[in-house]
Amino acid sequence: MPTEIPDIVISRLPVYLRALERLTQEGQEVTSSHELGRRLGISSAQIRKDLSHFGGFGKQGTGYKIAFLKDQLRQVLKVEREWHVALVGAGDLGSAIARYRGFSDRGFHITCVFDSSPEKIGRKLGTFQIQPITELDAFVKSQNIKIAMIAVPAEHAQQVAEILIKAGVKAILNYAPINLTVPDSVHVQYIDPVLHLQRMTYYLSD
Amino acid sequence: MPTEIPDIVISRLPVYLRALERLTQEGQEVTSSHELGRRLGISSAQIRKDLSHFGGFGKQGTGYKIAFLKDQLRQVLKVEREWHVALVGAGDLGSAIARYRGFSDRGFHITCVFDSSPEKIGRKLGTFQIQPITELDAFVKSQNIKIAMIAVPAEHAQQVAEILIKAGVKAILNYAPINLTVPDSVHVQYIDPVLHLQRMTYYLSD
DNA sequence: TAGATTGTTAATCGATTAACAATC
DNA sequence: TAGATTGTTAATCGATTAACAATC
Repeated sequence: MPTEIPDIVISRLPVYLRALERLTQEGQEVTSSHELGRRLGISSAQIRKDLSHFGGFGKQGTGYKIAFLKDQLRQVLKVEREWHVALVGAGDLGSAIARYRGFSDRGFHITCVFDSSPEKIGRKLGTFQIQPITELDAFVKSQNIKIAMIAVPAEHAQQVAEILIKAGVKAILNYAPINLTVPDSVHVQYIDPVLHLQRMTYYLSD
Repeated sequence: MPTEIPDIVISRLPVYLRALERLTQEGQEVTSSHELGRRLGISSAQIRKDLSHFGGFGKQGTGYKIAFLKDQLRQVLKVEREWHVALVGAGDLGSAIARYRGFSDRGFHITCVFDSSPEKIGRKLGTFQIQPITELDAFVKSQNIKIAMIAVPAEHAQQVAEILIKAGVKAILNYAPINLTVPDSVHVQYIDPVLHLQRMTYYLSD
């Protein structure tokens, strides 16, 4: 890969992958950029262009073999492997995240949970004991964990992020409703459902 | 407002609003496009340009009065009012959503919960009884509900969306990991945390 | 072969940034 | 007044789309 791939291209690949998994479930084995585009509300040209950054995965006249394309995308995204994830925050939100099946079903395993509140330490959350946040650094380093989720109140999120980064975490999924300041070498994604709702109310008539 | 505002501009306004609320909490009363930009990792020019679509909210030399700007953004986004929201799906995910405080704290009140599974009907979820999905149409229409969240398995999400749309819902927050096909008059936003994780693993070194 | 669809180039479109006059 | 920052215009940048030769 000679040139840098635009971030916006990378961000669409998981969407393609998800659609391909769906097509497999529906029993389909081959698809085309047109079909995929129709399903996703994206132009077929864009899909072909995005995929072409990584190689020629299709065949003229017939389209893409779904199983092959899924494999390729998984390798590009590095999700053909299993990942260990640290979770910080064991309140309502953190507990819900820890219980959620969707993560490990798709290769992301929450393998430790941290909280700062003394009454939560030692309690079980799923199959794991809640650990004090003071143990985070040592544990995350020893397990070489690179991905973490933050589910603490907004006012503590930045501080937690800094602890995680010091411990070697390079990717953070932040559920706290606040923007984090991190070095360029660290990636952050945000989940704030209220923000999504606020993006739609603008369009609702009074 | 003479011309159509780009969707991407609208999508940033809630981010600005959230940052402004944070600044208020920190006791600040005035800010500038530079300060806001630094916090959000966005250029100051972009912030000024975005805001200028809706009017001149600032003062040369001094910047923006935070309280005033928040008010204006809330009105633009139509989040100065309270919204009623329908929730479909009372499984693990739906229950977590129903319990989550963050929605009503910020003006979005879940006022009804629907599920199709007979053993869940009638059970309490928070302060509400779970209703059969067959009642959805009548209830949503009678309450004039315009916003809904979908927290059902992927294979039922499209069907649920269609029921919601028939009942008059115009904005859907979809937690099911699948793309929905909807008319142009209906807005959809997606939340799939795994997708966010997959957007970051690409950048992690092996 | 005829029909379909890819991968890619060039053209278009739209968004971001730079720059600065206006002005508090 | 001098310094700061807005709102806006023009320039730049980058992403999307259209089109088509290649080819299955």
